[in-house]
Amino acid sequence: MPELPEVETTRAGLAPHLIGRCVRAVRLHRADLRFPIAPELASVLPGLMIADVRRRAKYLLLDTAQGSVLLHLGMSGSLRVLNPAAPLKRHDHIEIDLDSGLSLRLHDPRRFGCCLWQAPQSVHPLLQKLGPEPFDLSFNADYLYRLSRGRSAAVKTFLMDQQSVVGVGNIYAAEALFAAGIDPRRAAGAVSRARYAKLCAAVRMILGDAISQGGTTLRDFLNPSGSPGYFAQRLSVYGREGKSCVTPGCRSTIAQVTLGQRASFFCPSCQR
DNA sequence: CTCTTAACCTGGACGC
DNA sequence: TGCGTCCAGGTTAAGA
Repeated sequence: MPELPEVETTRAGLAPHLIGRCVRAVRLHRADLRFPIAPELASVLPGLMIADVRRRAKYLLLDTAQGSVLLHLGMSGSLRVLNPAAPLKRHDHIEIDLDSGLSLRLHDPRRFGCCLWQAPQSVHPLLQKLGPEPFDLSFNADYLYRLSRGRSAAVKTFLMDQQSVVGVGNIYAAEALFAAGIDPRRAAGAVSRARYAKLCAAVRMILGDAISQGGTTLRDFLNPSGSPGYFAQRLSVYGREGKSCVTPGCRSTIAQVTLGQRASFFCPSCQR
């Protein structure tokens, strides 16, 4: 489910409720997520103050003086801040009670997400092989151009590889390639430097717009307050197979193919 | 190295 | 109503 805009929306929604608060208690209802929930959640976290809430790629970090809670939402995860008296829902796996009287809950039906622990002054192994953040200066046309030389994989697959750039998933890869006018099936190594410049700008624009809309809610994404995101209304190609292209004057219909096992949408006329 | 594929898991939509 | 099939916003392990 969540790509960078949804994770960033979650981070922004959590921060005012978590920063400066102390953890009173932790309740684990189900430990078998993608990885087992880190034992430190129960053994170390209670009593600690959350000093910051950060995002790296699609991961969230809750920093304390003794280490950080490292969260990934997988395909179906979401975090809510609510009254601990609110009834527990099916697939609510973790509850973290705060000294504000509110509680943080991790809900994840498919359990592709994880909740791990990062020791102080260290970088968790899962974060070590990640590419640049899309809003960093190091993510630019030269970088993508050089990295892609000799690559035969589809440019969409290359863009979704978290070692190329982080945060771009299936929805935003489709939208960014449409905005850049690049055929998602094209080999990454056959895309020019000039077109990678367009792609960089498109990724930033699409992600930025999506963040400002609170992310995309297709089925079940909710921010920590329980509200959906509104970027779904702005999607140009994702999920629009058979419908007409939104480009003024274009008379083509949106096509769908499978790339890297993922449904992929594009306009055969606007994207080359 | 790079690339492709299967697998992890649940729920909702759809066809019969 | 029920049952089978397919699909879904992510990631990794294994094999070619």
